[in-house]
Amino acid sequence: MSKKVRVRFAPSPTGGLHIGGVRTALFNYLFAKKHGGDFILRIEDTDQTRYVEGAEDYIVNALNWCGIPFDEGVGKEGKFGPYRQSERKSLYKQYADELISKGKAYYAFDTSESLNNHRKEHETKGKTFIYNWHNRLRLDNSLALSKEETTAKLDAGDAYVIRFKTPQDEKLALKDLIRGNMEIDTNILDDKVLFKSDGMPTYHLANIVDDHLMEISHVIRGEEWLPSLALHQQLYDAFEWQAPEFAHLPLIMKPVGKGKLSKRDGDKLGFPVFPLSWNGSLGYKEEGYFPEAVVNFLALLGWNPGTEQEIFSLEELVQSFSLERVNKSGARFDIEKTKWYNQHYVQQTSDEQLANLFIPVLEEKKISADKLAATYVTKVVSLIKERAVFVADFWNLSDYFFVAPTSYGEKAVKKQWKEGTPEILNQLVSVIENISDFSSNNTETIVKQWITDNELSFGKVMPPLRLVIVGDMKGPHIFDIIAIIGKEETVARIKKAIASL
RNA sequence: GCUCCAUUAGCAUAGUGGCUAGUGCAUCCGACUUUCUAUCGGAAGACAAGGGUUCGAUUCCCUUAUGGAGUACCA
Repeated sequence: MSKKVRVRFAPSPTGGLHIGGVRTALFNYLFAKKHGGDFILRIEDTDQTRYVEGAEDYIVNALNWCGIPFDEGVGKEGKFGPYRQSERKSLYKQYADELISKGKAYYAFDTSESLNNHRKEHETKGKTFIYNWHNRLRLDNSLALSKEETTAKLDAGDAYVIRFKTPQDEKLALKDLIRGNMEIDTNILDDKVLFKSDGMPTYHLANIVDDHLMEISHVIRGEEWLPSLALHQQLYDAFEWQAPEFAHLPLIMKPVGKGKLSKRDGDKLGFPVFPLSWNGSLGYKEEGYFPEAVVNFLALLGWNPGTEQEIFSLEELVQSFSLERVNKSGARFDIEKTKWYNQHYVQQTSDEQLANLFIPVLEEKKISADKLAATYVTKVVSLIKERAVFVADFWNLSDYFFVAPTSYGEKAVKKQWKEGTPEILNQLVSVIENISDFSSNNTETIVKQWITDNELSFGKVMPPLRLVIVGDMKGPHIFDIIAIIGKEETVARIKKAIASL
């Protein structure tokens, strides 16, 4: 109870962090902050063959972009460092030795080839090869060998691993904060390798040792670790350490089909799986998502507040979060919902801020300087943002505010451009030229008055007007548009259309 | 195969031993804007199956089915 909450996110630097990992980090972060605790980043790079250059920086950058920075970890050394397992290498051997001297672990000299053969053999018989109590005495290890034989092998420099000696006929009571209590029979467990022949610990050993040394209070990780919980619990018991609390998060599933979300799904289905771009796959950032939206949708993937609230700021998430409300079953990823979240955040962002994000896009399009003024862009944004999901949508929704249409929608022309249209628009031009107060409301009143006075139908005037101003049948209220582009430009566009259509 | 976990509409989920099972996304229909991919309003749509326990079960128990994870000197 009195123990300080310390949680860790412990990814392996084998590639870009995908959103499943980001969500695990997020839940750890939320839990830590909710309880005034620390959020630690530890790099689990015990498998040197899978190390990928740049992955570690990527993880740090991704966390920062999401706004969930760690308190302690690589580059932010606290008193529990180093935070990279490869730099802690010298630490682990003594713990493996301790287990051996306690009789909780043993040396094994079996080669991977012989083990693979055993597995294959069992498979052809429809069985599973398990290295444990029922066959360990028939295999090549210090339990089957005499003390002398074992030391001889060790002294000769034979390659060995250290395996955990899983006890026989015991029932393990396991506790998970999300799933409740479980019971496991040790007879079905195998003697997992704790220490590899390359001198590195496996995940299991390093994980337990580090969590203990770093005084981790709660282990919050993905469900793929649930089957390992039995081993981990036994390891804590074997060391006579107090185990942290465990919580296993449900997996994030593919949007369609079976199985958990993988890095490949993004490319295949056309949505980002990475927070930032990685190896040619665009990330949420590059696709134009706001980090707030990403955090928000990720939080609701496998967790819910128990109310109908769906929009949460990070602070609100910290307030509302609890492990008890995390779901037990997998959460299917829904890209439409993530877009919905982003659309929401676009609407919440002020017109000024959005204009600032939009101006660089316009500059790239070589828009003339007078239309790049913040006040002008802000006005445009206020009209069109309603239907935008991303800032990147702004250009398509608003190009006609910046450049006159160079072509007109084919279908729209066919439907709206009738024989009498040029004549009507010519008259409209003279009406417009006489308006002095070119505000949206005033222009609208005058034009509508003119239509009724001349017994013209709205359908013969309004749609063609929209067509010549916008270039297609789209956009916000037409009088709002012409008020912004101005009288001169409005007249010019009408004339241009009459001449060219 | 074995072990563990799960199962409310197309998807994500809320909720309850007993009143019309709530919400969001998607869908369909209407309204508005004499444009729309927007907005507003409305509609349709679910407790996996079978067996118990119970006066009564979507809710508790068992079985089956389906889905998921793990089963490496990977994490």
